[in-house]
Amino acid sequence: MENGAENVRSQMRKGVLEYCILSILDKKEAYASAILEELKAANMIVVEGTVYPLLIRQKNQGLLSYRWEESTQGPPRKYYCITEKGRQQLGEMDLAWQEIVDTIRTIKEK
Amino acid sequence: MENGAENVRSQMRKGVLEYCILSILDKKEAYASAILEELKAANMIVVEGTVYPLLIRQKNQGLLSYRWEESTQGPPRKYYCITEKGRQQLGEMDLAWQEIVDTIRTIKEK
DNA sequence: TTTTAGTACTATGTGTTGCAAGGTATTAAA
DNA sequence: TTTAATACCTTGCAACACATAGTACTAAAA
Repeated sequence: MENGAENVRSQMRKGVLEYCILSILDKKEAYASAILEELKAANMIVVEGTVYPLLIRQKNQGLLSYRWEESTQGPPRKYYCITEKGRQQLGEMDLAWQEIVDTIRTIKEK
Repeated sequence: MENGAENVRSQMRKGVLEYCILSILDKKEAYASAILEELKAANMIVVEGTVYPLLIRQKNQGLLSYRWEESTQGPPRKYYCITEKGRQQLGEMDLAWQEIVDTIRTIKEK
């Protein structure tokens, strides 16, 4: 049971993380560790235990597909790729995100 | 198990709603129904069953206080008011929100 | 060969949040 | 007395992020 600045961020991430991942995969296919890297580079701190289940969820919803690819170092990699359905979902998320940003601005500027 | 554009919005609201309410009460004290009205006016659709527990939670965390006030029409109203601790929390949320907005922009613009 | 380290993916249980649905209490008008 | 309007509250549920732990494959060191 506790707060702190980190919990605030954790709660705000909900729903947004899924949006981030679809956006990343909309640019190019990638495997989980690379996605994690890009999220960290963009200052969105998350951990493996969060990203992997999310990818599986999105794949089960038909938003993503994947293919295996051998790696010279370590086990094979699961390259994820956005589907047509995923692109539609991403379009809705773009709208929803813009709405929320506008909402906050409206409330703040009064 | 469900999708739809509304679910997308519902998920993105998580954590943000708390931020909205603190922001509203930072401007002036208000009772729950009035807060609901302002949220709807700002295009943030929520329902009573979401707002009331949230106000109680924030009050229990010491972010809000309240006082009762008689109404000429209908039952008495519970006017909520932000506390000093609530203002500190709001400050952290301002930062967290700005960070997330920047993160999305970073991912999107690449 | 066996062990160690590094990389990649998976599974389980917990706490927080938003929501649907329904309920209680007060006041004024029909 | 009944109805409608206003205001507040409760319960049970699903989705999400996270901590923690575990599996599997590869290559280099012992």
